[in-house]
Amino acid sequence: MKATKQPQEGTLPSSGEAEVTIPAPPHSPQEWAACNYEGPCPVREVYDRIGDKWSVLVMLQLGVRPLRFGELRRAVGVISQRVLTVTLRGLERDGLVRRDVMDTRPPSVVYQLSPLGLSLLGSLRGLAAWASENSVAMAHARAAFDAELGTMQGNAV
Amino acid sequence: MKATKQPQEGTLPSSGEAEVTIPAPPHSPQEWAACNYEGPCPVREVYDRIGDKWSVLVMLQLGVRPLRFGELRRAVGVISQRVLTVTLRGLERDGLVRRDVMDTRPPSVVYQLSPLGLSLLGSLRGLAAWASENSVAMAHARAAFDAELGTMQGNAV
DNA sequence: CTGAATCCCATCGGATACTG
DNA sequence: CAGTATCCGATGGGATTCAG
Repeated sequence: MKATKQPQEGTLPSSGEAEVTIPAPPHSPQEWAACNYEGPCPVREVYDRIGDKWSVLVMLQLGVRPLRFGELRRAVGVISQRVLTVTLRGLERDGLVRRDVMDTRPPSVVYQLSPLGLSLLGSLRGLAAWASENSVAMAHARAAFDAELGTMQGNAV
Repeated sequence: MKATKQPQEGTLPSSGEAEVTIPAPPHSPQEWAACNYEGPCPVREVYDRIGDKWSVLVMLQLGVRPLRFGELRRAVGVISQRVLTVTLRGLERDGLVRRDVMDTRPPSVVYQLSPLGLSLLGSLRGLAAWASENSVAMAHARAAFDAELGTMQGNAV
């Protein structure tokens, strides 16, 4: 993702008026929510890594089965080979993907999820499932929002 | 371009050992993995929306409790008000966040997750939990990768 | 086939200043 | 306090070309 300077500035407000009780999440309640840059935030860090345009899609594909470079490229949709290479390097660097070079002629390279990558796959599939189920709802909300905004402008202008 | 289904690449896993059996995911196996741009891919669409630098962090914070603009801004870390506004507009547009204007003086605005947003919260927390548990492992892998790459260059150059 | 190297532009997001 | 309006640098990522 983009660069992130980290000037320090904390002071969590914690004003009152809360009312929505949250079902106790795993681990500490606001553990992952504590991203006040009083220290590095793991969520922020991880998200900066896999929050790019392709990483998640690539991992989902590799979650189906190991794939070679070309296969992966076709499977993931429309992606330039440069960007796919960069994405895979990043995932490999972070230990999420394993890269196995087959010394054949011509050379072929097989990518697959590492154990660490596999441990993340569940959450990614959770996201994917939600997306499949709710993309329509989102599109609907968006259309409604834009429509109302359109009428408002139409009236106001 | 058509599917270019995997025409049984005979040269796939000569290394054996790949074979990661996938636990049957919800819905169809590759439903969400079918992003070959033969039609729109919901995962891609959703991800394009919340895959920016702040949306997920904002939603996680709002998942803890409703927050006012300023509170949210401090809670999420270091974010310009412009970007926070844009992010919130996007989330609101997509129906993930609700914006309630309190007609006080000075005006105050409370943001909270909509039902749709709440339905996504679980998956986001899954990601967050994974991040909390594995950010160290990722950092470690990264360090190892860079180290090895360093030695290689040191030798080769 | 895999992938490194360039070029190049759209955009994302940060800083700053100004309204209600 | 919440939000809008500019300005602008950094970056992501696509197209293309070259190489092992």
